[in-house]
Amino acid sequence: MRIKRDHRCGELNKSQVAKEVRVNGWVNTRRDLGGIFFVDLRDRYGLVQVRFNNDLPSEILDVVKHLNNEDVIAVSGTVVARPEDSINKKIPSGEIEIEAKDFELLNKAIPTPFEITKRETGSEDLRLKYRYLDLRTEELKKNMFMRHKASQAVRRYLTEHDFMEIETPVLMKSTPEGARDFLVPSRINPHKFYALPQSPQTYKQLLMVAGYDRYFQIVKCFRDEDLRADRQPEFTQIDCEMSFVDEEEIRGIMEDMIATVYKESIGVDIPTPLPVITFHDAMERYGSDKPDVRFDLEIKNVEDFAKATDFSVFHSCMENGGVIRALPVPDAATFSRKKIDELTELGKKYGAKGLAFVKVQEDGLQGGISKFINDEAAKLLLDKTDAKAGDLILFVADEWETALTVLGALRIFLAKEFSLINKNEHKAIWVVDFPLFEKDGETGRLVARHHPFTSPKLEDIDKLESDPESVKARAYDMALNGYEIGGGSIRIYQKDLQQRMFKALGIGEEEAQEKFGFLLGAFEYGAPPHGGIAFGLDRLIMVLTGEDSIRDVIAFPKTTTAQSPMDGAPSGVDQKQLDDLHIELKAINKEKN
RNA sequence: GGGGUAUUCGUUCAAUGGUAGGACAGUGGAUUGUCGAUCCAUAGACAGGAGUUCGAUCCUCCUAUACCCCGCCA
Repeated sequence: MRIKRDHRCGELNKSQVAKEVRVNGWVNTRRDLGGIFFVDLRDRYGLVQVRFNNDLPSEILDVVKHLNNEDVIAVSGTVVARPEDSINKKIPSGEIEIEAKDFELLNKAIPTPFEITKRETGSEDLRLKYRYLDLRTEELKKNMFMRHKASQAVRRYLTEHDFMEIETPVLMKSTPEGARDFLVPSRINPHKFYALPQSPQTYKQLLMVAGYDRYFQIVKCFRDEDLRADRQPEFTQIDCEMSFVDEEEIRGIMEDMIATVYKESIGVDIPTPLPVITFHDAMERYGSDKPDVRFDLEIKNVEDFAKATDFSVFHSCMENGGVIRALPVPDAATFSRKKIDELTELGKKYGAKGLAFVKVQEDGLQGGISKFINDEAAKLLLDKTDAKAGDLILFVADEWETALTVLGALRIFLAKEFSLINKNEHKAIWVVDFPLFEKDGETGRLVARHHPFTSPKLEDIDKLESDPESVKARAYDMALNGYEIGGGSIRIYQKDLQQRMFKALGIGEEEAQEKFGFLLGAFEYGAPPHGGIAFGLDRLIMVLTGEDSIRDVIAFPKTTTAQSPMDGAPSGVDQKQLDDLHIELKAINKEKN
């Protein structure tokens, strides 16, 4: 290239008027007025208008006249102030333009499959196939830059607080607890596999044993599970671990880190300390273990009312150990039957058997289950829910977690429906006192709600064998705008307690030794009390930038079918590669019906 | 594993049981202050398969792909 840039397009302004500059970039748009030709030239830093006059040599004009969007060009010329009435206030360089003196076409571009300058064109599928073009857009450039700034803020904050960044292996031992592992066959060790880490959990604990008392890593993790708008098979965590700490200290440091990230990337203040809510209260009030606390719309316990009604569904539910909860919805008594059916359908997706409702009118309760409600019950209901005329009250009768989850989902849905969420508001909250265990839906076995290294609350340790389901964990999650963006715990650091934990999970001594012997062994050599946390960086950036999809903050994401339309991953491999790995492929059993 | 939605020029949106239309992008031309320039001209599409029908882009079924959700995500 003959004309090498000495300035960046987006950084030119009035102070450079009369200066000779050379710029390189992409043709964003062009406007041919016959005797005068404009190009909006784009680079990473922004746009600048270049003016080509028709007194330029014809060999230059001939090429300029046929420029296309996304051609890569080099221009040398003079920065000139624009005429007063031609100032473009939409771009930072709008007060000036470059009067071209010399020009070089660096590379032609064929017509793009969608228009870079128009976000509304092109399906996401298509944009993913041409991700390198999508990344040229203002929106993705902004997101990538936010991500960079947030990562830098994290590194700087943690470094200032004496955390050491240490890399842990990506090829590790498979320990199939919870999420499915991605497996990597070993060529040198036939029939053996590595797993990609779901998290560097065991390594960071071993680093604590090694005495590196404050560790962090911004690290890729992998989980072979189904995808979602906020879930990718490979994702980045801000992984931290500390020794000689308790929950309060970890939460204090980490909430300040998140506040710092917010301040440095989008300039928003997150007041700390963050509110803390127990898992039980979060469920009871918001129907979620990651509550969005930017709006009220709280769930109420209405069992006294339910007992006073003649509604048999309520009575039989409670007799079978179920609960009755209500969600009063202000000003929703005007909802049509169709609308309420829609809410019922939503509830059913979350496991509700049905959705009961009443409408509060000036002259009493109407519609839905109102005919089962006597005056006494009605009073109990209105007292409990603070409902007033014009409100709608929704009821779910079910098992505790189901009833609340359903109402929590309805709460979110209705908040969006009534535009109760201010997109510019950001609210974070700690959720604590999680149960240590939960029942696996399929097998009925106890599994760790967080992970098997989480310490039980000290006062609950005695119940580990006798009443495990009542044991609470020394765990904490951070919820931000209704997303779980981080979670951690104080870990078990004593061998015997860890062994009791494995036993409670139904992991036999031999199996525990085989899978986690290295960790148990390490605990015998002076393991300090320790705990930590991991934040989902992608999700954090998604919430920070206000995007609805995690794909919009990842440079090269996968589709929900875990594929990359751009490079075609995953793909088949040569027989030779399989032979090296001692792998034989089984036929795919495509069952029908 | 299950449910939902979608699939029409390169892109985006429309219409239609009988000849598929506009906008942007493309191509050619006009145009000296535009800035998502404008004007004129031009080329360009019914995801695949089966069925119903005299005739299907439209109706039915299947397949594929994408997205959203449930399950799953220690």
